[in-house]
Amino acid sequence: MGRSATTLTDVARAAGVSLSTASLAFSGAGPISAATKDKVLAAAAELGYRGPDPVAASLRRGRSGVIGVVMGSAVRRSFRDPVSIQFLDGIVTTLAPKGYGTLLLPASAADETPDAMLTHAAMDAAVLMAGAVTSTSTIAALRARKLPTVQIGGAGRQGPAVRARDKDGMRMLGEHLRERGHTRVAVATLPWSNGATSGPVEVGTTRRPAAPITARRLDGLREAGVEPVAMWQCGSLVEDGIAAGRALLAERPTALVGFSDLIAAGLLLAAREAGLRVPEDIAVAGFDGIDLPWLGEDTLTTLVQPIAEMGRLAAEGAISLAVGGSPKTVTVDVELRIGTTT
Amino acid sequence: MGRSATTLTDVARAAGVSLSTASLAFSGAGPISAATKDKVLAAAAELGYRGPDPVAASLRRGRSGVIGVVMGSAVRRSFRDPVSIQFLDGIVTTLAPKGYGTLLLPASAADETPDAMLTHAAMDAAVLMAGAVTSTSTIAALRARKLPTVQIGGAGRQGPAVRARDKDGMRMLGEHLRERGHTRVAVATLPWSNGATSGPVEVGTTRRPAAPITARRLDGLREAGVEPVAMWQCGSLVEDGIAAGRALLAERPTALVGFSDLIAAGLLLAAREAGLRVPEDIAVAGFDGIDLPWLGEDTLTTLVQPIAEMGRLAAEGAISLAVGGSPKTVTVDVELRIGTTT
DNA sequence: GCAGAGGCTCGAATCGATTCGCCGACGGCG
DNA sequence: CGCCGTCGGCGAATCGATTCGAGCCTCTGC
Repeated sequence: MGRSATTLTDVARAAGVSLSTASLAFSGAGPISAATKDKVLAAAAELGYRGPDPVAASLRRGRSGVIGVVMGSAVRRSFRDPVSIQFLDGIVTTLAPKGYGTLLLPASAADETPDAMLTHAAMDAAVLMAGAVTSTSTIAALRARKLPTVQIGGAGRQGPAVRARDKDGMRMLGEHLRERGHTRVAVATLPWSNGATSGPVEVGTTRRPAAPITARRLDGLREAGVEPVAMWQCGSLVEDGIAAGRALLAERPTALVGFSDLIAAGLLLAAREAGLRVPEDIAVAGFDGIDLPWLGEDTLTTLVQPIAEMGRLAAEGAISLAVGGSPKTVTVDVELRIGTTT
Repeated sequence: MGRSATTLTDVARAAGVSLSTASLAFSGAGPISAATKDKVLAAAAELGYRGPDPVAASLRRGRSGVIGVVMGSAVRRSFRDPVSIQFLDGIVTTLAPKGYGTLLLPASAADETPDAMLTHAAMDAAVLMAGAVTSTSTIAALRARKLPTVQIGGAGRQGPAVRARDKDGMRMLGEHLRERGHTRVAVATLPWSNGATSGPVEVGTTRRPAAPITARRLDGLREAGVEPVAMWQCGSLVEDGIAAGRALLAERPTALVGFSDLIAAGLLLAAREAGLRVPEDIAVAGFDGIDLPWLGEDTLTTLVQPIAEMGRLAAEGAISLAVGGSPKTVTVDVELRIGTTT
């Protein structure tokens, strides 16, 4: 707060009351007569007092009122991902009215030393966005600080988490596709492991992805009896989806499934590009339920996650942690929204 | 930070050194022998000390190391606007490595009382995103705190700002369109005033928009001798752009200009929907230079703002303010990128 | 008129570190 | 052998508020 010349002590002196009384006038946490309060406030205005120093108050109170939000490892990528952004939105809009601040923290990349902020910023608790969980150095840094955290999209193995029943969702989608008679389903998955590069994934193997999200969603499809005829792993980007689509179409699938809506949108564009009619020639489905107003006439068949709601739940969990509570892991349902693409 | 049983005092005692020496071992800001330092660090590890309390350190240092970022009034809208997000991205990625934290603050809506965070959070300086500037209560709250701020996209009238030469850019675009022989240009502008609703704007009037961004961009077009045959004001959303496009096409323009790329994308979709070939039947141009990988074959003619760079400049300005400097307003060039749509 | 009961105010301790000036000891040099 | 410079460690003040128990003053009720 820099050169703040005037402190509460000055105000108290000017108002002719004690420091403690002046404090009460601002915090309102105690009995104080209206007259005295006005006197203090007037003196404060007179002196141009900025209000109680938040840092000093935090020190005394033992809580900073700040919740950290650790974005995915690749900061730039997180900022391009509408799902992360909507999580963030849900978090901020929940925290702000409750008087909590949101501190944005980039997760350190794979094994770099974590940013100073991660280790040195004042926070009462933190929310870990799915993508960030993979960076071991980030987790280690947080644990070293003994900072309570809630994961969003994570497994909830090491503490409270907010997660969606994505396996169930994918099973529903798989069943939907089978009902529609699709047997040749090609899938553009999320990366199989942290830091994997885009490209084909061998099918017919029973290997499970190392990345939990990818694994769960794939499991869901398989539970529905859908065994992909081709797979391609890629990031949640339209570009990657287009590339995946071009590659996957070589296998002549009758349905394309993207593990995110952005990917699915890319698949759809690739299908259109190939001159295929959707859904007559090929079906396309995604995951997330984000707004894609630019798809034109089509609305994507997708599994809708209550994204903002998950952000809200994570924020509430973090607040609970901040005040010493121990929130439980929350699991939310995803809903199959059938659009015009299947 | 809550139950932190162990403090630096405990560590010092355990290590058999004084408090001041223990502090030096962590901060490194003073002469200390390697042996002593190791001894302290070992004692700290032994006790499970989390490191110096950031809040206490901030209080003593007089700086919190946190920069606030005030997002546009309509939080949800800001989070959907890729430009805001990329500003934020540029800001975060600049601040983090320099050891500054980014505190996300939703601006209060029009005339509501500002969120507690705005007035009570610990910050050394703040960045005001363009959209947030309009909310008077937000500005008032910040001013009352005497918090130094840098505006992004603002006028820079009341302090340092980072701005783009958008008028010049629009002039270049106007000239480009005239060179291509366009005389009937319809424009989908940003809102003319804070809180304006979407809809037609009367042309032929000399009225200037109250919103500075809208005004500057329109001025630019006019300087190039482009007088719109029709105008529609709307938010920076694809949906709004589509609606604007449908309405504007009634005037049979030969070119459509959107004041943001999202709007322009909507215009393009509306044009396609109307069966018009782009650019043969109608030209489309935007503003911002964001990635729109889903436009298919087309690449939008647009004015590229160096968005991340502007975020970086704003962040550096904020840091300068935080340490007591007085950064100047920075103005960056926009570049006309000619795509396939004109 | 007095005792009791509230309602306000005030003192003082405390939150956990940073930092500056001072001092002791040790080593080099005359 | 003694003096001075220097390096490293120590004490104490300080950052700016919050908060609780103690005390005072006034009002009420008998």
